[in-house]
Amino acid sequence: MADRTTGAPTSGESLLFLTDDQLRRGIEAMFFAYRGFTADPDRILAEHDYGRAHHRAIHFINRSPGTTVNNLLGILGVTKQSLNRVLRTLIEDGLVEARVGTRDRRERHLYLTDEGVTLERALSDAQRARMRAAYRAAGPEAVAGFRAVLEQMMDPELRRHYRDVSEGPG
Amino acid sequence: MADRTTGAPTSGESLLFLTDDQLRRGIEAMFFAYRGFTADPDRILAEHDYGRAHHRAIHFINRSPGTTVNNLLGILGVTKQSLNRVLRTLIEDGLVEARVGTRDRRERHLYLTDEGVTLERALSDAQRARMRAAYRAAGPEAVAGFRAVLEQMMDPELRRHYRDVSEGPG
DNA sequence: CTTGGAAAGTCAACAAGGCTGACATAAAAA
DNA sequence: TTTTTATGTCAGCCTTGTTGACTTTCCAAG
Repeated sequence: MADRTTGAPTSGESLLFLTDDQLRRGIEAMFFAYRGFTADPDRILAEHDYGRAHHRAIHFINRSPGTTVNNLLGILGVTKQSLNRVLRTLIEDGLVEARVGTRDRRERHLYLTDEGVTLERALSDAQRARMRAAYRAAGPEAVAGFRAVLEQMMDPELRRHYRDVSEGPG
Repeated sequence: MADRTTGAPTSGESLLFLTDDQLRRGIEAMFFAYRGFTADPDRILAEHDYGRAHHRAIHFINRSPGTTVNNLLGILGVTKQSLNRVLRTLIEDGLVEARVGTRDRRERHLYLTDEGVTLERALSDAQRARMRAAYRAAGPEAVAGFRAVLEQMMDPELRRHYRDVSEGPG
C-alpha cells in the first residue's frame, strides 16, 4: 500500500517536503508541540483541581455565550455524559451558569459567571503568551503556514466547527 | 497583566498577526487539528484494544531501536509506572522485545518484533497519509512555517528531544 | 386531546491511562 | 561494603473517556 515517497522527488517539482522523513518530523513536531501548548494552562488548572476537559468547556462557553449543551457536544467531540460531569462541577463551583431555554425548556444555555470569566482569562492569558512568543519568533509568514497546515489536518466536520467558531459572529 | 494587543498594531511593523484574536484562532486550530492528527491511528488502535499510549511507545521504539526504558520516559514525559503498564502489554502480546543490556545489565533495550513493526507501519502509514494530504494541500512554504511555529511552541527540554530524535543519528 | 417518538439532560457503572507511594532486585559506582 | 541507579511491581487514586438506562420536555400524528 502506502504511496511512499522515500527517496527522490516523484515529479518535476520539488516534492522533497513530502518524503516520509519530512512527514515523520511533522508528526513528532505535533506531538512535542502539543505538550507545550497545554503545559501552562495545565499548571493553572491543577491549582483548581480541574483538568483539560474543564478548560475546553470554559473556552468554548466563553467563545459562544449562551451555547447549548448539545452544541458544545458537537464542538468538543465527547459524549454528553462525559461533558455533563465536567459541566456539573463547573456549575456547582459557580463558574458556569446553565439557564433553562425559553423557547425550548429542554435546552440549557451556558454562560460563564464573573468567577468563570476570571479563570478563563487566567487560562487564556497563559496560553496566548506561549502562542504569542511562538508567533513572534517564527514571524507572520510562518504563522500563515502554520494555520494553513493545521486547517488541512482537521476532519471536514471539525473544520466546519473551526471556521464557525473562529470566524462566525461573536 | 498580559501584554495584550487587542486592537491596532503596537509598532510600525505589521503585528496584526499577534492580536488576541489571531492567537485565539491559532489555539483553536491546534485543538481541532490535533483531533484529526490522532483520528486515523486511534481507529486502528481500537481494533487491537490499544490506546494512544501504546502508539507513542511503538513510535519511539521504532524510531530509536534499542532505546532504554529510562530514555523513553524522558521522551514521553510519563511516569515509569504508567509506561511500564503499556510496555508490559506490548511485550506480553509479542510486539516489543526487551533485551537485557550487555554493558549495563540493569537496562532493558527495547526493540519492535516483526509483529510490532507491522503494527507500527499500519499506524504510521495512516498518520502519514493524513499529514501528506495536509502538506500537499498547503504547500512547501506553509509546511516550513508550520514546523517553525510548532518548534517554538515546545518547552526547551522537549525541543531538544525533538531535535535529537528528528535529526539525530538513525 | 392523547400518545408515541425524538431530543436534551442526568445518573450509574466501567475502562484507559495518567498519577503517587512503597518496595524489591540487580548491578554499577563509590 | 555501602550507596546509588535502573528497572519492575503492587496498591490505590483521579480524570475523562465510554455505554446503558432513565426522566423531562417537546412536537407531531392520530
